[in-house]
Amino acid sequence: MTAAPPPQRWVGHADIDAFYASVEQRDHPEYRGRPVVVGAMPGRRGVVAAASYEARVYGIHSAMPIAEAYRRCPDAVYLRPDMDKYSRVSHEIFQVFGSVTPVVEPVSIDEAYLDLSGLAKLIGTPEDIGRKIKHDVRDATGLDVSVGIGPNRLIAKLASEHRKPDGLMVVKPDEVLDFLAPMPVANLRGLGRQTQKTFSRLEIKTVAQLRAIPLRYLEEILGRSAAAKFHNQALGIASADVIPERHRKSISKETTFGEDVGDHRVLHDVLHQLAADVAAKARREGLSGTVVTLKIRYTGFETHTRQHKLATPTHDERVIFKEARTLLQHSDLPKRPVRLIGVGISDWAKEGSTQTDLFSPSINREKNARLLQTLDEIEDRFGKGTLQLGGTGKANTRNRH
DNA sequence: TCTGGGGTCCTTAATCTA
DNA sequence: TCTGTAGATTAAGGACCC
Repeated sequence: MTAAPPPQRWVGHADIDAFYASVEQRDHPEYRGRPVVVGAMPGRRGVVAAASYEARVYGIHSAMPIAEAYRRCPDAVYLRPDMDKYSRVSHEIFQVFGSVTPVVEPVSIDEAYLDLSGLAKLIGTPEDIGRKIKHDVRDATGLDVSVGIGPNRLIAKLASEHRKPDGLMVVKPDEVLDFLAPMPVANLRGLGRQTQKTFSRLEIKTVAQLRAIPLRYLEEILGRSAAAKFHNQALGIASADVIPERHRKSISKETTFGEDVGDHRVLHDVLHQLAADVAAKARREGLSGTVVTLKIRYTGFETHTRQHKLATPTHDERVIFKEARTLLQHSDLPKRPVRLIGVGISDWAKEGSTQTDLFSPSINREKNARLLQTLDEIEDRFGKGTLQLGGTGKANTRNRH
């Protein structure tokens, strides 16, 4: 007797197209068909958080400096993100995901992995499941979602990207290698500008070309860990596990000044406020950390971090502020005007830390309410325009939204 | 071009300790 | 006690993602 083969696993990846911009176009009919850019306002420091497909025609994409977006399309509709609203819509979307399968892993406010294994009898083929997700999301929210389905997370994610916007693609196990072969290596996970440079020096452009490189040679170039990562991806090997509960590893808060700040009193006061925010969030989530990190950015994007490990875990704003201030004053950091300052806490205490769902909409709402309060407080003290935050929330992804 | 905010993971170097 | 070594821990920075 031979054992029956394990049942086929199916993973879905769902991602709302141009999420913030789509929500705004849904709620403002006058914006439909027009380029919409959500993020920082033109004339200030900041980047694009989301661009509608009409805006992408001008080459505008998320993470692009807002000044560059404005140069490309001054007539676009420029909007600040309304995170409370997006969180509410996100909640509706995740309710739909949860009605399809109980195993949903949130990736961000508009994106999730879904374990679709064993749903054949209940719903039908993977295509049927994908169509149901798209239909139900549209029904509940009026938004289009791209869905990719495959035997693991990597293939699901690449499949959803492949047919954007409003796409549905199912890649069966025996189609994986052919699906990946012609794809640019830049599409692989964790492959950023630096690795891309390395690959283009070696004239590796497609996944098929990468697949042809012996693993040992790749290890010499990229190191063991990165080599294995990309080698496996080129062969379509990846995890099929969908993990609904993710536990955060750190809490941080940072802010970029409208103009670089050299005045230590201002830096101290902002640091105090940031420490208070970090401490408040840690307390809300029942977490106490032992490592305090200070982050400083100077002109030219020169960024430094300094950290210190405490003897006992804390979520006390006074302790966090004191440590951060000590790091600022007594470390070897240059004494120059500062563009950005941030504080973080990590390395949680083992006991008494009730971990919280990272993407809980209620936390998002609280976070955003608190963020706005913080900005108001700082601006009240130091005058309007002291702080200029760019697009909050998601961005820094190429060709997204 | 001129680059926000909040995260994770990895590599490397220095330091501590057995 | 001194020296060398190896592994663990701490600290800093880079790359990447959403």
